[in-house]
Formats: sequence, structure tokens, C-alpha cells
Amino acid sequence: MTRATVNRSAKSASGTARWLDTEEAATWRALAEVMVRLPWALECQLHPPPDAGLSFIEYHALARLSEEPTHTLRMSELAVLTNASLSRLSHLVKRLESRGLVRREPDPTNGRFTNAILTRRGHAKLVASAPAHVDTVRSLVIEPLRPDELRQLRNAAERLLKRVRDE
Amino acid sequence: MTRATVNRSAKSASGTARWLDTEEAATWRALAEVMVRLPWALECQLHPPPDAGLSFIEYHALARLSEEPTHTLRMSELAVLTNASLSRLSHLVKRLESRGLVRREPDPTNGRFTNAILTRRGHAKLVASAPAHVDTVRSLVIEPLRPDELRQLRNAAERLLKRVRDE
DNA sequence: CAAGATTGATCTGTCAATCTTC
DNA sequence: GAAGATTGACAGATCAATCTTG
Repeated sequence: MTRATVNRSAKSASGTARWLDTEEAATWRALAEVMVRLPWALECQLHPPPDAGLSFIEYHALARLSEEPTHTLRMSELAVLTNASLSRLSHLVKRLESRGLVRREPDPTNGRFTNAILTRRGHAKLVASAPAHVDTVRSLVIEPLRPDELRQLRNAAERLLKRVRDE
Repeated sequence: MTRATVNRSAKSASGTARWLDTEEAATWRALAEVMVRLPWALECQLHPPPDAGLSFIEYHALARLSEEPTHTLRMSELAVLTNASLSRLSHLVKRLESRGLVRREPDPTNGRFTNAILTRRGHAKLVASAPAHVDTVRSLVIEPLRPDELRQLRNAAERLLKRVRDE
């Protein structure tokens, strides 16, 4: 893995190694565990046996396509929207295509672009999966928190994102 | 993938599919993006090229071992502490062992258990990696938030964990 | 036979290299 | 030649099956 091109400037201003205090460490541990367990729980819910389900990222790729009036997005746009690399998305869409959930064709306007298009079957699959998935998100993320706590969570998440995005 | 044994009861009480409102959806999107980007940023920082670094879970496995007075934990205990399956941990520790960072031996007390033991080299590797990693965590998670916001984040994370743990 | 641990097949993601279109 | 996209080799995770010890 040579991911290191992505993140460089991740160093504290001082340069000295200041340790986390008890409270900070507890916060970090809780967040780190959420980052492992919550995605896992959602994968489990979307992948019921016998396995004809969707992975988390497959679900969101279909969902993003369905939000477009034309049910179409360029591969590069879809990659950004799903937080995936173009390479990952290409492999992913190839699999979805082989299942008949998505179709690809070159953009008539500009042959460099590839359009990913949600098929009828893909849309049906999404519609069939969405209610249970949304129920799970509601149950795991929304319901456990009061409205003010939800706002606080959103605030914190957006602050962290701002930092992690422009590293 | 047959992860579905893990999560069953993830359904809203009503059973009807209630959609997320705008605010809820924004919260969920922000959290979902954090769950993708933050782990990735940390992997990048721990895996500098040329790649002799540690993955996030490798780092934490070594860290957990180092917290034990004997630098030793049973495989099954370490699996729980790192939120990994025993199978995943077994593959992982085998790789760490081949790099000389960890050593395995059967528990003398009870041959069914395998002890994972941090080696001198493993400890050195951890000590060498820790400052930059902690700096990154501080920069990406601690510094962007005020103390009260940190407390709110911890509170929210722990509430979500309580729900997701006993699904 | 149950608990702890390991193994092998398979699948998905990463990286680097390549192909195509403008 | 650069941008968009794809490909193939490899690394790591999952699942199911297996091995081992008590």
C-alpha cells in the first residue's frame, strides 16, 4: 500500500509528540470503534444470506444514480460521490454490470467519458433494499440520539471532515 | 459474504419504512463520510512509502499488547480488543510474526490457548510509529473540536456504540 | 464434543501500468 | 500529452471447513 501520497501534512504544529489525555483517548477510542462497528453492521444488514444483496458502497452507487433525473452519471463523478477511487469504482461497476444492475456506455458527447446508467433491474433492486436499510440507519444512528445530540454529532462530523478533506 | 448472522433485529419498531428528513440525512451523510475518510487518512499516515509501516489494525494490535505488563495476550482476547474476528487476527498475527514483531506460543497453562507476545522489535516498531500517529489523531480528531464539542462527540459515539454492540 | 485457533478458497480493494479519446 | 477509464497482479478480509486440546 502506498497510500501516503494522499496525506502529508498530518503533523501537530509543535512537532513534539504530545500524548492524548484520558478524556481525549476515551473520545478517540469511542469514535474509532464506531468507525469499525457501524459500517460492519450496515454491511451485514445489506448482505443477507443467501447472498444476493448489496455492499454498502454498491448500495450508495445505485442510490446516487437514482437521484439523477436521467439515472446516469459519469464514472468520474460517481467516484467522487461515493468516495471511491476511479479504479475501485471501475471494478465495482463491472460487477454491478455483470449482475444487470447498471449499464455502461461511452458519453456520445465526449468519448473520453463513460456513463454509468442505472438499469430497470438496478432500480428495482435499490427500491427493494432501501426500506430495510433506512430502518437500520434510523435504528442505529438516529433513534439513539436526541435531536440536540444529533445536531451536535453532525456539527462534530462536519468539522472533522473539513480537516480531513484538505489535508 | 454471509455477515448477516451478526445483525438481525435491525428494524424500526413500527416496521414501516419512514424516510430520513433533510436534517437526519445530512447528519447521516456526514457521519458516513467520516467513517470512510478518517480511517483512510490514518492508514495513509501509518503506511509511508517505502512500505515498511503498519496498518491501522496492526498498530492497534501491537499497542494493545504493549499495554499488558507481560506484553502478552491470548489470541481470542486480542481479537476482542481489536474488534477483529479470530480468523482475521490469526492471518494478521502470522504476518506480524513473519516480520518478527510478534511471537506466538501455546499457553503453558492450557494448550488450547495461543499467546501472542510482543517482541523487542515489535515494541521498538510501535515506539517508533506512535508519536507521528498520535500527532495525526490529534490533528484530525482532537484539534478541530473545542472541549465541549469533544465531550459531545464522545457522548454521541458511546450512545451509538451501545446500540450497535447489542444488536 | 466444545472452545480456541488455524487454514484455504474466494472476493474486494490498491497500486501501477496501460489504453483511449480529445 | 493529458484526462478519463480500465486492467492485472498482489495484499488483505471473509467465510466455511478443519485441526487441536481439554
